[in-house]
Amino acid sequence: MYALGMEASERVGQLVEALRRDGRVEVARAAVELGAAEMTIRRDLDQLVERGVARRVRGGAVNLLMRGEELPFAMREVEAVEAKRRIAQVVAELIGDGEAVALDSGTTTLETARTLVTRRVTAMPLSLHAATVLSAGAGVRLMMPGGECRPGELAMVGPLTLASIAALRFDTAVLGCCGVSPEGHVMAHDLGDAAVKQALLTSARRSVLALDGAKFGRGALAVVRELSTFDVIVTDASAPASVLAGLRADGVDVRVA
Amino acid sequence: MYALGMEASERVGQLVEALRRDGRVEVARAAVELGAAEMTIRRDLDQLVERGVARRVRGGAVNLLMRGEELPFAMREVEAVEAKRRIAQVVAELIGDGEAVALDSGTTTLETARTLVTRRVTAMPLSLHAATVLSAGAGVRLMMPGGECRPGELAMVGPLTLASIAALRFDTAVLGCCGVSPEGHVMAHDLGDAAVKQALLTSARRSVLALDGAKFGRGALAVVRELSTFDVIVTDASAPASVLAGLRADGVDVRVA
DNA sequence: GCGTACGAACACTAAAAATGTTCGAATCGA
DNA sequence: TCGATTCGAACATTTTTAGTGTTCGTACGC
Repeated sequence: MYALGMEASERVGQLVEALRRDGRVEVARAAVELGAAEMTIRRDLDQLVERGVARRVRGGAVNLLMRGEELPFAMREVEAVEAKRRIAQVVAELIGDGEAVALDSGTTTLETARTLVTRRVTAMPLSLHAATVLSAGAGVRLMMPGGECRPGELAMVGPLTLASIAALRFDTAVLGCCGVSPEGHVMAHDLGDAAVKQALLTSARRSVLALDGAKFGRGALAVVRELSTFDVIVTDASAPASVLAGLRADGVDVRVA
Repeated sequence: MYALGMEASERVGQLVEALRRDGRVEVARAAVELGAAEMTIRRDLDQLVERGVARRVRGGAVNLLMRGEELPFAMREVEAVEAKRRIAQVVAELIGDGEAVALDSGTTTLETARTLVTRRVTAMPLSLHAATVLSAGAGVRLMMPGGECRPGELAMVGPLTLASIAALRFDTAVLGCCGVSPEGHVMAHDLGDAAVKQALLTSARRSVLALDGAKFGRGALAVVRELSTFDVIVTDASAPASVLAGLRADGVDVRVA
């Protein structure tokens, strides 16, 4: 009598949601509500602890993330996969054969890497995740920027990264971002990340921003650049129409995947 | 009636051996001799084609590698795994906690990365394979050199790589090599690779060379440096004793794993 | 044109991952 | 200290996945 339990990642997602909503979850309660054994819930919570999302307490776990703080990469990677894939598809279609592309770190751009891997391009990914994906591509000429590799996200940052980017010129830079401020600024997690994004924009002939609709109005620490200065913006149908209309009026090529 | 077929990698290895010996293999014959279905042999050959080792012809496949040419990375990766693991273990024991280590590309050094991943070190791998392994280490501070990423080996080469290395100083550089000439020169596949190895040696306080015994007397194109100038050399019991004795006389710390 | 090799599609097996269960030890609160 | 509860190791079970074998229609080379 094994119930058709929901998939593992979905269950973990529910636990994260409950953590953010209530600040804590109880093992016994969660086991009943999610239709899983208590042992399974404990193992799920172990994962969250390992990823720094929660701290274990007797009977359950409590939230560790600050309000508004971003989820670790491994958790974001399984969220809204379908939307990201559609966006990535549109972005990939913007890239011509043989182009030199710089690929920012993040989950949407990682999905773009998965699309580009079958293509013939020169690619420089800003994260090890994307690099691993692209390294399997027979037609991909792979370049890596130097620098420090941040845990989890596996994004390259630091002076070496900036120097590597400055030494090259790309046809297209595909950026992701963690949010767009209400004032229309593209935002990054921190200054190091913002510096890398700015360097990418400086070294690329054309700039493409890939972001799902949920990013609009979500603030963050560091300003990268004004949204309206991008050449192309690819998003999905959940993006606020008024913002998109404004961008189009500014001459931005806005595409809804 | 499923025979306890030999392991897949072993079967592919036999096919490669036959290819190098006879220049070609036949599907029907190989299926009988290796005790596998023809379809399985075909699938194996597909792999070899994908890796550039063979070309498919009707009824079988023919060799594509030149005499003496090195096997692709994915093939070497499964050869002499035990010896490599032992060597890697000894190399890892040479590394102190918190040290900054540069890790050359290659299969032996990749095994070293697998050993180091549980340690607390700063590591800069010269190949994406090792980078992927090390990125899983909670205690590993990971740096990447910039540069072009060669297919297969996924080794970083080029001016950006040299510049990245030159910007840093390591406590230890762990090098691999593709052969040691009869005159006692450590050799590399090509000039680009040799340049990277030389840069590593320049930027490191201590140099460690990891090589299995089969490398001795095997020539290659590009000279890296004299064998006797390394601080530590880690090899296995199949290395020629006379060479090792000579190195010890020169003051090299020779370890046999 | 004939026989052979090919490869897609499906069946089967084995190995691995995920989940559930049991039970003794550890922890908490009274 | 005692009782109740939670924990997690060890094992059982299930599901998934990767690998292999088989069949059969198609295409290819001689």
